[in-house]
Amino acid sequence: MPRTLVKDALAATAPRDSILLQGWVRTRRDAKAFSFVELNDGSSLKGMQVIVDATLPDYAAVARAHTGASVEVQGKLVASQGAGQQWEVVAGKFTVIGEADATYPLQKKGHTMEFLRGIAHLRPRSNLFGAVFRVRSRLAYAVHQFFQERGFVYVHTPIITASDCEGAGELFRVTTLDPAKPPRTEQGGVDYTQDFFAKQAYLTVSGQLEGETFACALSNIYTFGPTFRAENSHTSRHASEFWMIEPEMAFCDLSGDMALAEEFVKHLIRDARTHCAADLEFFAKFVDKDLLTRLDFVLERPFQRCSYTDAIGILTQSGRTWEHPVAWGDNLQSEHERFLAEEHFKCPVTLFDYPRTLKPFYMRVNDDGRTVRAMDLLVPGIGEIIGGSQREERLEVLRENLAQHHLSEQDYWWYLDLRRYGTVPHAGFGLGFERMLMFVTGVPNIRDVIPFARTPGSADF
RNA sequence: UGCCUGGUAGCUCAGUGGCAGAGCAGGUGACUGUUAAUCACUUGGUCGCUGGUUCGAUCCCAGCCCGGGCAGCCA
Repeated sequence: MPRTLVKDALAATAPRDSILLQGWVRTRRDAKAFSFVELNDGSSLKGMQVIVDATLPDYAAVARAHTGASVEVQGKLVASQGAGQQWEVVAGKFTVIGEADATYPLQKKGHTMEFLRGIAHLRPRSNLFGAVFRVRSRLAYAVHQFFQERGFVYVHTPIITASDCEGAGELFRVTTLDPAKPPRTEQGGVDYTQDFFAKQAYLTVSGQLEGETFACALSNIYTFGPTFRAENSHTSRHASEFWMIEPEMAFCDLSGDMALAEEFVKHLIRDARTHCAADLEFFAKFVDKDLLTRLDFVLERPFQRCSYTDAIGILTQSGRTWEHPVAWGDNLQSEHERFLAEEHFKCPVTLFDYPRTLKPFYMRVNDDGRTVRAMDLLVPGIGEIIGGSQREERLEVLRENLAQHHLSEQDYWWYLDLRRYGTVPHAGFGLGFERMLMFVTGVPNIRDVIPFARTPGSADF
């Protein structure tokens, strides 16, 4: 008999004389003449109630079916006599596949997120994490769906990169040299010409530059893959390894970029609302009471757009006293971004046209000469979820920018070639997949929306 | 990296310079349908580690280890 997933059994429209379910025991309630076993196989938040009658030859096995045990049930799917569920399974055969004794750490109630992080190998069996990772899977699918439906080409940009100059953040080194006694140059430094790639190599912090080369050939592309930052960040929204989505569009300016970002974020929210309804309701009940109203509010309203310069004006005229002073030319601090998204606009807001000095060399310089076509999408509760820009497509301006950032043209010869041969205006952005998941689920810590979090000092499992 | 905070039973936590506590989980029994079932009884402890003060330290002090939060950096 083929296995039926709990999700499908729960969606049945008629009773069935025989059904096979396999999964893990969530809880058991014993009465005198029978036991209720709640079986969950991860296919849905809700489990299937199984009734095992004490007269069954297999009934002795029920005593070994503690929370966490894996079991197999053959029986009948019938309308439930009880109130809490439409269907239940009356067992004809009940087998314990693998026992779980009293040391099984997951219980029916009262675990902290910190404790569950310590058992990352078991936490997907909990209601909350089962829901998080079903949503994660669904949204990954929705990412591809969104771009594929719009004719974007999925590009696999490299994970190992030899250019230490991608601009963003600290890099993890990739080497096969013996750290105890690396080969030395005559000057005494490490001789990386003898390393695996014959030069210094790192894990990527962004696929953008490589993505641009493909956009300047296939027009609209996107990447979706792991990204690595060696920053010593201890916050609820930073991880050393995370997944990023980076679309890049040829013949596109910043306003087209901002429009795509908004459409994309809304698509992901709408998809989760439609396809993960039960899981989102669970988050709304146990994680964030306002989750569904906030998601719906975001879907219904256009995102606000505000230039950096106007944002500075709003902040200085807010009457607030800021811990960090507000001044044109300085980075906006967390408290400023939070004020804009959570109190002033009270909805996602895209800030654009940042001071040139704050941003990387590849962003397109505006006619005023002092701002660049950059944009950040801020959402309430999380802050920056997207960062993007229109790229500098003019060769001479780009070379000037490289010089200003003290970067060598030799290192970027292929990037400059894009501007030498058939250059086009183009733009793109990066969306932090885990930050999007935090927003959609209401889960407040990035470590709880990634299966096995890597953060400074922690790479277990 | 800076500041703040925590570590007591398998889990969630209370507690005190003088015999270590509760709820849940586990065990035993009761219950004709439960829904985090309920009721009775019950097992379970290196109070993070090391050192110090003290007649006596889980409690006070110092160092260390581990976790968490905020800030910076960013997605």
